[in-house]
Formats: sequence, C-alpha cells, structure tokens
Amino acid sequence: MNSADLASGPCPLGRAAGIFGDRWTLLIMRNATLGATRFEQFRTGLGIADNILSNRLGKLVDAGVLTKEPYEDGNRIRSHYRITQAGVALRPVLEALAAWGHTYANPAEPTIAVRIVHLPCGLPTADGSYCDVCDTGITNEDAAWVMPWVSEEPIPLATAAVTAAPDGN
Amino acid sequence: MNSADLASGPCPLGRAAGIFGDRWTLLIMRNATLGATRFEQFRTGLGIADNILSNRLGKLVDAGVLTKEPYEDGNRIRSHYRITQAGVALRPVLEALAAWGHTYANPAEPTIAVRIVHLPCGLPTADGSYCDVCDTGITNEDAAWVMPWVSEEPIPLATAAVTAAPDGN
DNA sequence: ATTGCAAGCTTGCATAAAGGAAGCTAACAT
DNA sequence: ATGTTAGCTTCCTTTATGCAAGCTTGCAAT
Repeated sequence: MNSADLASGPCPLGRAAGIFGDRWTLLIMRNATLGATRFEQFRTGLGIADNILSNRLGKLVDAGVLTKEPYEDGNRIRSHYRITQAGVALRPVLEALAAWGHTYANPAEPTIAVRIVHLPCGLPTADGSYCDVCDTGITNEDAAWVMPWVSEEPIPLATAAVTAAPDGN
Repeated sequence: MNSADLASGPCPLGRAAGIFGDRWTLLIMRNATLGATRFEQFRTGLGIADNILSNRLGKLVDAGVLTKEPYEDGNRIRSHYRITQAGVALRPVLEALAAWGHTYANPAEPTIAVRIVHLPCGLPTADGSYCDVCDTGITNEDAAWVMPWVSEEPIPLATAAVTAAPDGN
C-alpha cells in the first residue's frame, strides 16, 4: 500500500492522517492557528525549505484547510493564506497533541504546558472547547493560547477566512 | 532547520509532531489502540513495508509509547508490542483526528463517524473522555470504538502494558 | 536612474526517507 | 526432508526533503 491511498479510505482517522501525516503540515497549521498568513511568516517561523513550504501550502489549500487570497501590500498584490472553517476545526487536534507532548514527549527538559484561555473572562480552561467559568463553548474568536516559553502574553487564535462548507476540495 | 530538531524544541506540539509527524506513526498507534500487538498484525492491517514498520516500531518503543516484550508462541519466543500509558494517553489525539476527518476530509464519499462507546453502559459518548450518562470519566479499560465501515461491533481498546512513568526514553 | 532589497515563488541538484522484493532464522506442521 | 509462518534485515529503486540559486515585481535609498 502506498500511503497516499490512506487519504481516500473509509477510516476518517486514516484520511486525516493522509493529510496531516508528514513532518510539516501539523506545524504549518499550528502557526496558521497562531495567526501566520504569509509565506515569509511560515518560512521564518518554521525554518522550512521554500519549495517544501510552497508544496505544503498548495496541498493545504487543496485540502480545504487554508485559502489562498490576494491582498494589498502598498500598491502591490501579494498572496496570503488564511485558515478556513475546516482549519479552525483542527484546533482540538492541535490542543490534544500539545497536551500529550507536554506530558509525554521528551520530558527530560523542563516542559511548560500550553494554556488555553477564554478571552472574555481571561481564565485558562481545562478543555479548550468549553469554559466552565462562563459556562459557554469556546470558539477561536474568543480563545487564545499562552505559550510560556515564548511569552506570558496570550496569543489570540486566527478565525476562519470564510464560512466554508466542509468540502475537502 | 531539520525537522528532527522539532522533537527537542520547547513547544510541546512541535515535540509531539516530531514523533508522530510521518505517514505511518499515527496509523500504527491507531491499530495499537485497537489491539494490534504483533508485527504481522501491523503489517497486514496497514499494508506498510516491513523495513519501515520495523523502524517505526523501534522508534515508538524509544519514544515510550510502545514496549517490546517477549511472549510465548507455543514453545517459541516471539516479540510483541504493547501500548504504554503514554500510548494510551494518545487516544484523545486519535479521536480528535477521527472526528475532524469525518467532517472535513474528502467528504465526497460517504463518511461514517467513529463512535466512542462507554462499555459499562454501552452508550456512545459525545466526548470520549467523559460519559454523561454514567457521570464518570472514560479510560481505555471501559471504552470501545465502533467503526461502522468495518462492523457495528464495538472494538474494545488496548490498555496500558505497564504503568509507565511519563518517561519518553 | 540605478542599485538594492523583500516577498513569494520556481528550478536544479544532493541527500534522506519510503517502498518493494528477496533472504534469513527458528520453530513448528506435513 | 519440505514447507510455512513470524519477525526481521539487506539490497535496490523511487519519492520526499533540504539547500542554494534564480526570477519577478514593486518600493526605497543613493
């Protein structure tokens, strides 16, 4: 079996793994969730090679998790990549992976958990999807991640570019 | 940057992606969670090449999510790979990915969600970690996945081989 | 006006990872 | 004796990744 076949199988986990199962894609989505939109931002933020980044961004657009849109930079038209509804919906996956990594990955060096704060109340949440204090669900619009090894400042999360239909193409 | 460096960075999501960010590892963990333990089971279940499987199982043992243990097959000693506590803890990641894949990946073909059932009550759960009906948390011991494209029969999940310390080595 | 520079790519080439097939070993089973 | 299975390893080919260079457009400085 070629692993490209996974993306078309009946198992939803297999299909997701077919999209995100490579070295860079999850990290690109992490950075997109944290607000990166431009080629240069992804490149310097990740240290990924140009050609690989170009390829991955294209695949993520094809997969429907990012959109490529022109935007004006002065008088010049540049491209940027904005997260779609499907991309926003990946947040629980990223948070679950971050939580796992905090507890289990390479714990020899001091690890610091990502905290998911609910911006309206400013309080961290246990779950990422629900604020027990406010008794409401948490969307990307009112969520932020605190990554203490970067800064104690909460980083607001990117919101969906368009209310995309759940269409993978 | 070489992506191997990710596994040692400060970001827990980056470290997790360094372990699971390849074509096969998440699928190996899916099958391990569903009870696969032997080389042959992984190989035929996934269609992965022998050398890659051998390499991945070794890395997963090194990462602390699987253990390699001898077991008796008749008079002969064979190896099997059992999931550890760190491996069991990956279940939320797998379930989040499966949920995402069901909604967003390649929805052209009919997709069927994985259902996570709480074995004591036999009822599906919304969350995977908590049974609202029984008002208890759900561990692998009393959870099962229903993958309707395979069978309506709930598949009980593998439980941890040892109560491993959260030690990645 | 020319030079330089940044963003966003593409192209070409070297290296690393993945895939496929064959081979190897130890214990059965025939 | 011959074949078979699980669990690997080795060899070779193909694909993916990494690195460097080049290209284009506009803007900014000289």
